[in-house]
Amino acid sequence: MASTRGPSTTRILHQYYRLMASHFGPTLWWPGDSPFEIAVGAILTQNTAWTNVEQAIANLKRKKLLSPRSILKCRTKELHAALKPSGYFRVKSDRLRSFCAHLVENYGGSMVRMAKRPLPELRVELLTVHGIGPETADDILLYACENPVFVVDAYTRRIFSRHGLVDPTIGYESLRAFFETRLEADVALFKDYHGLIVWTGKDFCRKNPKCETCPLASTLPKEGPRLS
DNA sequence: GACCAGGCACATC
DNA sequence: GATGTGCATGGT
Repeated sequence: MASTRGPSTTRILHQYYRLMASHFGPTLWWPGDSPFEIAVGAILTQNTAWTNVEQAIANLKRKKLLSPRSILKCRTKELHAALKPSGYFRVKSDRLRSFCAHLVENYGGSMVRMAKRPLPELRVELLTVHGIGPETADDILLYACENPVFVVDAYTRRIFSRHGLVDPTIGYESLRAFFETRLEADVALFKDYHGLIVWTGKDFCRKNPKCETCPLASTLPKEGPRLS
């Protein structure tokens, strides 16, 4: 199925945003006290529930490990122990260190300095870091570096394909372009829109998969995809 | 006790 | 290029 195009889809995307926003209110997404903490959360939440990530970040804070240099300096065993609640602790320990090494080597450990790089270059650069894929890069670009990038995740694909707006097999970049070409490039809008998708996904796709009480229920096609 | 979660890298075909 | 697999914990 081809994606729908034109102003009508733009209106639909704004309608979805209004429906979710009026249900949940402002999300103030992403949780985190600093750009670096946001980047750490983005890596730790890969294929993992946020509740588990919170525990790992609390461990890092308690052990005073929530800085690029302290993560690079500390013993592997200690980092593993801190990351354990978030799962995949061996993998994530390596990925976190790769990101920290990149940050220290190229920006003196400063997220602010990194955020000053132009968006297209920074995105390509982040994707070269081991353990940073498209979604993690875009989380960092939008929430930690304040760039107008639309973050796509499993919930985005699930919700918008279920509603017949995109093909369920659509690739990451195509789905990102679907939103970015139809919405104004507004950092606050993109932040809140993604947050609302996550909240909708958690509260309804998972807990109430029949969609009856979902804020988007009124727009759900009754018999499969209907928009072409 | 099975199943799932806001991915990613790597191997194989 | 597409598909399959390993990685690990905590909540439901």
